[in-house]
Amino acid sequence: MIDRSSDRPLYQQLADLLREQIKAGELAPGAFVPSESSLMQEFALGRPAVRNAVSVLRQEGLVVSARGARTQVRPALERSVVELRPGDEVVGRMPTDPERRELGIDPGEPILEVTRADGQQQIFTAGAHQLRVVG
Amino acid sequence: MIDRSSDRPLYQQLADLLREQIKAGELAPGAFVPSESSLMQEFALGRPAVRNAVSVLRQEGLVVSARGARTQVRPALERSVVELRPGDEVVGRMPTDPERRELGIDPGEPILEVTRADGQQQIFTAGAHQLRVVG
DNA sequence: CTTGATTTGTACGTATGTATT
DNA sequence: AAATACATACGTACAAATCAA
Repeated sequence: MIDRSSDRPLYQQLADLLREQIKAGELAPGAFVPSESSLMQEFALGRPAVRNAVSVLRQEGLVVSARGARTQVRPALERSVVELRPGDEVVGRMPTDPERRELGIDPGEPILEVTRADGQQQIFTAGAHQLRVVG
Repeated sequence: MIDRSSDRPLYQQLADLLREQIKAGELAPGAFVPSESSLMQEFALGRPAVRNAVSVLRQEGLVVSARGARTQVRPALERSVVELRPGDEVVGRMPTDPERRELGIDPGEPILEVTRADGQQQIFTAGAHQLRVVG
């Protein structure tokens, strides 16, 4: 599974394996990702490589981790529809850490900044919202 | 500067300091962030704490790092305007690592998925694009 | 309710590789 | 060619939160 002679870093190889399992549904939304110690043992990797691999998936928004609890595959959440109208503008970016804590945003979750035609600005979490243009 | 008795993790404190310098313009776009070893010495921190701090800023899209070169504050790039029309829909998310490599996207850069009224789908890097709704 | 085991987070150190300057 | 700088990867230790007995 892990090829130590490959050019691809070990943690990326592990991240690739887990990502494929998530995409294939073998690790379903809400399912627990194997613990760090399990992964260390199963793939004969050190803790840095394992943590780095899970970190990659967290940054991709595929899993969520919390201290003391098992890491799990992020459940696909329902997206509220936000209506856009002519003159509205949208940019996307990652929130800063203070913003994340203030707004309660998970790591790996971008935000969408909507500037309305009248100048008002709104911020939406990307994972829970879908923008739709209406006439 | 760094308070070891604080509840806030050391790497977060350092990330906070650097982020403030970036926001204040003391670290201007394109400027070099002090090297890891400088930061280790200046703030009496170990390598993991320093690397973790810079990693936070990279995930926020505020700095870009490359092997062998100094980490620098990400220059604000020009945003091409993408026009949205009635019936179009937009969602935002982080790209997976394979997507990032294929499309040449920097870490900490979200993508915007635009689904046109006719069903066609387009992907834009968030940092370089701005969506505008036209009648 | 408390205890103990498990799990992730934080933080230290070290070594080596690789790309840039 | 040499020095610098970041990336990868190993190990260890302790803290803090969760969960199950």
